[in-house]
Amino acid sequence: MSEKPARTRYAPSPTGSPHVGNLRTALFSYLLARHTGGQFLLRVEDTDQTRLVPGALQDIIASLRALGLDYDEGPDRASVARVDAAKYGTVDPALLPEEGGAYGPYFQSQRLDRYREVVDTLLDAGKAYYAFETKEELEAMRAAAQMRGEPFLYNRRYRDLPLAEARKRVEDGAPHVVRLKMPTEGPIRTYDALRGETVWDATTQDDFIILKADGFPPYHLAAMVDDHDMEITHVLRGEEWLSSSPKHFCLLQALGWEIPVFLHVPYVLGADGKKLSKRNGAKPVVGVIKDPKTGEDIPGYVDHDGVLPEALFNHLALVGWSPGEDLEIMPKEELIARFDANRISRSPGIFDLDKLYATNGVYLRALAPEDFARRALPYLAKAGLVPEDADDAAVQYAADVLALEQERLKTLAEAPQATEFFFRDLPEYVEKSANKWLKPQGAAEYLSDLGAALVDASPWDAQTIESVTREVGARHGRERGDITHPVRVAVSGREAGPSLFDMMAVLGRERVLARLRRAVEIARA
RNA sequence: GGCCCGUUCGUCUAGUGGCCUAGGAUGCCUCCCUUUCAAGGAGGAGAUCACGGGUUCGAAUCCCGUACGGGCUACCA
Repeated sequence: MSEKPARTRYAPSPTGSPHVGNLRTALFSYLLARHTGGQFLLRVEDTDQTRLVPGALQDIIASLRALGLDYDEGPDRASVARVDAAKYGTVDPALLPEEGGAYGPYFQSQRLDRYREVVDTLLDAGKAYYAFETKEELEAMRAAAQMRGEPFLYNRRYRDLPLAEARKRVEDGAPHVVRLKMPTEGPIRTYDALRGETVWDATTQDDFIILKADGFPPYHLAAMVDDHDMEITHVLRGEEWLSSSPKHFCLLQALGWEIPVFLHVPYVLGADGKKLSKRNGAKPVVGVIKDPKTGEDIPGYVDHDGVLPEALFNHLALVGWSPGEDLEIMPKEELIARFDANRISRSPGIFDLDKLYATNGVYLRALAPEDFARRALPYLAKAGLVPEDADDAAVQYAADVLALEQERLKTLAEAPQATEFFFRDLPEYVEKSANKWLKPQGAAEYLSDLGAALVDASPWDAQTIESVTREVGARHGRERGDITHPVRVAVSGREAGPSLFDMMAVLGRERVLARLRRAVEIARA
């Protein structure tokens, strides 16, 4: 790929929330634009007004924001305001730029005049024609062909009808569409940046519709016009568009326009190797959560099991692309610096959650403790462990707790489960653990003595707690694990967790003493 | 059915004719570290490079075919 500034775009239709597959295409486009110092645009392909899903637009914009794929040009407050909120839903204005860019509007539904203009030029030049079959008639023709076991191609009935005559019928109110005159024979050559040239036989191609009966253009026309008008240099899109390439190349040629670089990105599949769906991990990546404390947006929060956006970004970039070296952990800036669209894979990849979580663990551990706490806190709040209106002391306590778990978590979503016992009055004792460490002879006495010794241990820090505990343990003839394990279970209810003495230090004297008392009860029961 | 695209460890991938007895990561297993769990460190198992033919002194890499998977074949994108 040339290193000239590339203008790329992500052009979803607002028919649902984007999933990681869509966003990976957006991410590659973004990376290419940033790598070359070009621009990344967002364009909304809303030419099929019947399939609009309210809220999808908000999800698209929020997802891009969450992942850190900021667009240089795209929907702004004014253009979103013009859109019918009943059909599109509303968009949080905070997510929208004031000024969308010089090539707008970035909603196809707001560019209808331009499409008509282009279609008219094609009509005038004799490169397109009006056709008067209705949808029903076409369906009947298709069904008939299928009955005969023949592939269906439109019969081009109106291709040679004189334009003046056709215009007259149109003026008389005849329902109509406009079709492009495709070559009827010979090879059609298309190019894909990853696959090179593909040669198609013109006889397999249809005179496809470039203007629907409702006056809206279909994708084939709208996308090509917009990509041209918006000076898009590299069209990265899903592999499903590969077989429409002949349409696009012929249209562009009929218009005499420069053909951008087309690059068809392979699919991202679910863990089961099937197309992504809600069942196999294609959760929408909708982001931006409110900080329960300040009420501010925490930008970049990604609702994907508590995966950090920077980790998702990193992981997604490596599904279908690699820098060619044994490098895996690369933050955004490095990804931008190293990205090379030519190295995008041609074969589909599976979105592997295990690997995502591993990457996430690396990012989690690399976070400054305060930052980690800030990002994890909303999860504790959501689980009801920290009140929404927590005071400073409670927030500080939660932060201290989280600091102990930082290197153990793979996702933020695990935080409530991992830290729950810190926030309850008493932990839930895991029966198996209690049986193993609290029930045996001598445990009750040991824990009770330890409680007594801890009453005025001072200062209350990990070091002091450790020496007191070891001393009491030694007095009871215990060593190593026999000293720590009963205490661990007594204090947390379970056998696994953070370093024992740090944990006790954070819990505080009152909680520790109460839990030791409870453990003694259990031991004696 | 027709046309098109794809196929390297379970998974993500490196590999563009000899450096490949195929490298890294993840997951799994073992050991070390250690108060537990993680993390970290050291190892291990795991890919006859979909299959079959060619081309070549030499192929995962080039060519052909087959199989399998996928896409398109809409007045959806």
